[in-house]
Amino acid sequence: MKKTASPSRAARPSLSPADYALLAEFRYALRRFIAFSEDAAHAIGLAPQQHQALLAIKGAPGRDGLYVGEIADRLLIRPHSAAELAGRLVRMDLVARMADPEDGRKVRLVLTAHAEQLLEELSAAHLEELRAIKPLLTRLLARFDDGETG
Amino acid sequence: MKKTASPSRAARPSLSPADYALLAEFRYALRRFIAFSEDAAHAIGLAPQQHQALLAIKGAPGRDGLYVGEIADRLLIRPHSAAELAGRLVRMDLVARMADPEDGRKVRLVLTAHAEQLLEELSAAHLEELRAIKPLLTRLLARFDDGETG
DNA sequence: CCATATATATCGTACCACGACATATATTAG
DNA sequence: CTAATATATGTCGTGGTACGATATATATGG
Repeated sequence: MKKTASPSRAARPSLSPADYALLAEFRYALRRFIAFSEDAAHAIGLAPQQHQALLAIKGAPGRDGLYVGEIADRLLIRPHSAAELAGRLVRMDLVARMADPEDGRKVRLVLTAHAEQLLEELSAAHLEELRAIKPLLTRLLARFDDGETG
Repeated sequence: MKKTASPSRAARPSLSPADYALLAEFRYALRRFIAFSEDAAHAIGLAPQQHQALLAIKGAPGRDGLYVGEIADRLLIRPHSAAELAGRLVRMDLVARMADPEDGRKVRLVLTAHAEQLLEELSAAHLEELRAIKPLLTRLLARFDDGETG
């Protein structure tokens, strides 16, 4: 059965061993998924961040390509780091730089046919993996309410 | 408001724009959580992996400390990388190396009082954050099904 | 008590994001 | 229109960390 609530539930932080175990388990599950993703990317010759950049571009709703700054926003990196990432992707023929007709400073990054192909392959594998681990992740997330039954 | 059922032809991946958008959104949510965690760790002077190592030790069920190899298993890094990580933690007085009486090769890593204090603070913040983003993550995970509706 | 496997540790290398800086374009003040 | 500033992207050198290769110590089996 389920454990009873901790004896003293005062205002003190006082985390239980179960709290630490849950946090550790959750991060472990996250790490395994990230590792799966990175391995899948490496297996087809992509660095993990390159994969994420391609996915961010493809996953943008109703947009054909993203600006360098938008890549930075989605990947939570600095704009100039996104510019470096873009440079590597261009050299690998995975994205093309397109000038923006309205703002000459902006550079729109669009996927090449090669990138589309790689990303489709990668994404299919990721959908499968996520459907497989969804029960585990959902179960772990659900446990983050224990102790707050008030 | 029902969408057309997706034909489950497994021959070709044939991913929809919604599939890519979902994958991108999920990774974005994961990245934000990871970024929160890394910022929280940095704010108290810990490298993200150091935080994860401490959490892995503390979150081990019914164990007082973990071996270097076990840290490697939980963090999905090579044993010798875990040894380097352990060395940095020892220098920072966050863990102590303890010889194993049964196997002279093994080194058990236990948390210092200082580490316990930092980890409790970090973990409380993480529990709060995870409870806050749990609805979002659960909602995203729920969409990873065959009959997903964008 | 050798030979091999396991566990941990050390050293040099590679990668990538960063800070600092540079360049190009846009925008605003006057 | 010009000057000043802001925004967007790009370049260069640096730092931290995981890795491969290697080393040392201990354990285990023939």
